[in-house]
Amino acid sequence: MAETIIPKATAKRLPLYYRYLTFLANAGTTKVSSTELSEAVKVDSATIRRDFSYFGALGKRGYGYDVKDLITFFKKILNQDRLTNVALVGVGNLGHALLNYNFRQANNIRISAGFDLNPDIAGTIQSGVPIYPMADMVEQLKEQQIEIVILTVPTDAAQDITDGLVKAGIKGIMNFTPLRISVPSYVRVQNVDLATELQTLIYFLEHYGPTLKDAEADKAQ
Amino acid sequence: MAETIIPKATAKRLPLYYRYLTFLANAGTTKVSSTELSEAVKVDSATIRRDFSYFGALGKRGYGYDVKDLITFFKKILNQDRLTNVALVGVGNLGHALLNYNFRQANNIRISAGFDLNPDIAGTIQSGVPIYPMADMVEQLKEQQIEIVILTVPTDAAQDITDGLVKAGIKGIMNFTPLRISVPSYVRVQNVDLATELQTLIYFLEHYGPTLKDAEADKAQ
DNA sequence: ATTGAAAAGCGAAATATTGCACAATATTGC
DNA sequence: GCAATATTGTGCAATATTTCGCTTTTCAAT
Repeated sequence: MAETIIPKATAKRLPLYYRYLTFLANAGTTKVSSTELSEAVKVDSATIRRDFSYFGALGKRGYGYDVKDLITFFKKILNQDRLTNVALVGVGNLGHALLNYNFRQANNIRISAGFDLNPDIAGTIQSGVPIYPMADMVEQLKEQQIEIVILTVPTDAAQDITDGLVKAGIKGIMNFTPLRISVPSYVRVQNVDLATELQTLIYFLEHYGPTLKDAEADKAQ
Repeated sequence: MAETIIPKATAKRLPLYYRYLTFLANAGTTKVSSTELSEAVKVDSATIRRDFSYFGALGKRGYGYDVKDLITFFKKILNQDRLTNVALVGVGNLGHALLNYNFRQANNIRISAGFDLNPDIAGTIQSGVPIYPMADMVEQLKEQQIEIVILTVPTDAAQDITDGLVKAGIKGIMNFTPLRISVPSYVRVQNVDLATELQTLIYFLEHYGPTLKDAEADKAQ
């Protein structure tokens, strides 16, 4: 909040940079240039330099960036230095998959509670995560002070459940339903719409040629 | 290809519009205004009008848009008038969830083949979809003339498998691995990076206030 | 030390996208 | 048929983002 405001487009790339940097560190690499980074994450090198520059001078001219320094810096910025608990609302097919998706290892994020209507699941522990009945959702979220949820419920139920989440004091929702849910201004929604994404891919295939940038990359090979 | 090129940002919203329009049609609604649409899909009404206008004058001033007309039009544009077959490469947790995700109903997209290394799965039928061993991938993709795949394999294997996909003549990849895979220019990649998405949400929560737009929407309530 | 090469940082231009504001036009009710 | 109302389509300004191109700095090798 205190820092100068970072463009959204930049913010979206930060986790990507962070992941690749940790990969480099694990491989024993100590320095990296914007050009190398660019090839790995497929973002123009000038964009990377600009992105980093919003945070001040992190690199050394003529040398590059120190991997460890960058990691230390981004770890803090991205809240990776402390565990973030999130809840999973709706433990169906996709929900189950997300329980097994290792957010924790790479990102210090843990799904610490799940909620589902299904009485066969509610009350059990799935992939190490306790699943509570939907009726207890608001209460449990408040008690566990969870501020972020992953919403993987049937579309029909999405808005009602969202209203409950808002009552429970949730601040952020990762919305896997195709419904664009309504929330008050202080709640942030990140939509992940799988069918739309696939449709968009198909549309691009049919209506756009190869990108110029890629065409150049091609030539270079 | 023939039409004037549509901005990417617009293209990404088309499936969203299409879905809501089919919802309206099912509910028996025959006309819709950009303002109504705007509230449902949370996109500014002027943006919606501009988006539609790229395709020519689809609405009537003082009246709005005819739902059926729009659907007919977008159905064609979005290739929803014919079934699109895609393959699923990597039938793990997430892969299984996607097999059960109903792309078909809403989008006329069918997962018609799956591939996996695991001999327990290869050769079986999962959720109605035949799963082939990885070794047969290139051959099967060619034979079935599949041009689009969903990639849900372990990160380590992603680039190697991608190279195989390219050999098989694939045109589009929906990439669920966190690796930014390298492909030739004529192959389009759509990245869906769940951990990154969640990280971004957390970053926004920590570093940005409520959006102005939302704040206004709030007032209006 | 000196020089050459590498690479960050950044002003500024280019490009992309959004949203305002209003004229143009259709519909509806009288 | 006319007035009142609704709502599109779009010029234009505002905003956001990317990219170029150059200056500055640093490192490494001689």
